[in-house]
Amino acid sequence: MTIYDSVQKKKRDFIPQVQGKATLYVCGPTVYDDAHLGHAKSALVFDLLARVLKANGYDVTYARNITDIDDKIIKKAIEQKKEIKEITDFYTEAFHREMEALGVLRPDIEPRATESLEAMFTLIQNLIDLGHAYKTNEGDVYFDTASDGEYLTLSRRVQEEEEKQNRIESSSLKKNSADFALWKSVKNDNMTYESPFGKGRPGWHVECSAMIEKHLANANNKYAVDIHGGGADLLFPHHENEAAQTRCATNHALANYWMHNGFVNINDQKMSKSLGNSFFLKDALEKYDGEVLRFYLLSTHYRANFNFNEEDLLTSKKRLDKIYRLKKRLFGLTQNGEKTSFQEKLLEALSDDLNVSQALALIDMMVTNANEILDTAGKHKELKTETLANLAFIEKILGFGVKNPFIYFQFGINQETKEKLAALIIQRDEAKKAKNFEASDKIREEILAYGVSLMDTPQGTFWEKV
RNA sequence: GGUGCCAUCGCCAAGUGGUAAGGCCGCAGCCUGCAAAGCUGCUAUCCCCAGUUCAAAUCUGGGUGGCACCUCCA
Repeated sequence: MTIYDSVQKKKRDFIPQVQGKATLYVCGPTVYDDAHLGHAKSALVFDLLARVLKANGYDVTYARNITDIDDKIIKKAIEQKKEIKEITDFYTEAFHREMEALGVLRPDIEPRATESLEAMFTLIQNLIDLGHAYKTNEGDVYFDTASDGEYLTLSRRVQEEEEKQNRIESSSLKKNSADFALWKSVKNDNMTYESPFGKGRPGWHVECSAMIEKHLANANNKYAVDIHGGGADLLFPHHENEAAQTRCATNHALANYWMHNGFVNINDQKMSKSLGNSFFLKDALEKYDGEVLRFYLLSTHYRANFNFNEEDLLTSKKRLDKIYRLKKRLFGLTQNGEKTSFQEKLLEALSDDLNVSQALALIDMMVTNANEILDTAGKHKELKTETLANLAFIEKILGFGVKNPFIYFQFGINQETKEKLAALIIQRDEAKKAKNFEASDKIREEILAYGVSLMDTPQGTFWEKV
């Protein structure tokens, strides 16, 4: 398969360091607030990547961290007069719940900063011993960017420009304005951790490097992991700094392939906390089926910026609906895991740097073709088993169509309404039988007011939430 | 100011040298009591200019217009 490497800026064939195995590390959320659509996009992209790697036969080890040490968490804990753990547990659970609703599979490893402190100490100590980090007389430990000859090669920035930008706010205690904290000394504050460098907190960048060493890296390999991923904004400074730490503290580079997903905008506007237009996942999930969000957020190539808007989302829903309607037509039949050329082509498309658009085009054509044949008279035994196997493959690799198709079309309809609909449908059937079409159409109008449309089929009348 | 990305039908969106995928919307039809669903058919020469080439949406140069990062951020 091929992967676009955002550092080399080209598509590269994916060749893992250890044949048949793939290691993947993705920067996960800082659990101090609800996850927004951007978190969802990133999680979905790398969930898909892990699935595609597996489908290509790789034994995948996927790690996504949870940052549970952070100034914003502490700030919130103080504001709400709560324990840090209470805050981080709450948002971690919410994150897991929301990811599940999106059909995002749990990574193999989910390291937390609080559980990785020893690994951070080791890494920081190595950097100090090797002359790549220094302690200030205030007790902070900084990474010495000047000691790393390859600093800024990842994001290809120009040192002087960075300095120009940083000069104003640079601390006099830092040797170089670009130097970043590995350990922040904290005094008069009980929310600190003991370390060989004194009481304080780790810097943000150090946790990823440390976790990767602890959970994924093999000392003999050239790279700590095969693939490192995250949002486009993380390339600089976060990933630049991670890469610098790892290359200076260990004898290997951090990652062979770097992948960065594009940003999610809301109605052409950047989503940001300061603009107050963050679209929280929990709110979106109340309005839309998680799988519709999954389909929509994955429908555009992962590297492109994504402009979230309701109109496009509903277009995506219609596309997903078609998969589910085909599932309805074949409901109750079991699949036998048959391999088809459709599946080969689908995997091929996704293996080309996650070309989801191509994959969706293939799916649409497969669905149309299956419907067309099912529309014509015949027993279609072969087509049915083949189609069922294809749908199962789509479920597995893309996570589309995983629900019971009848339940899928009931999203947002409560039990009371369901009973009411059932009663109205019986009334309408009676009117239809009596050829009282005026009455039956009136009932249909009434049902439509619930946002529900009816479908008369030889098997009876079915309803769907529009 | 520095670094980088992008510009394809009304809308969303693939395609990165060989003559424009797919979806939504729209129109016409089949099916239907009528619908819905499903199916069939129809709809673009790729922001502008110049160049390279037998051949360019795809490469090069120059415009124009969007956008991102450079500060915590997926």
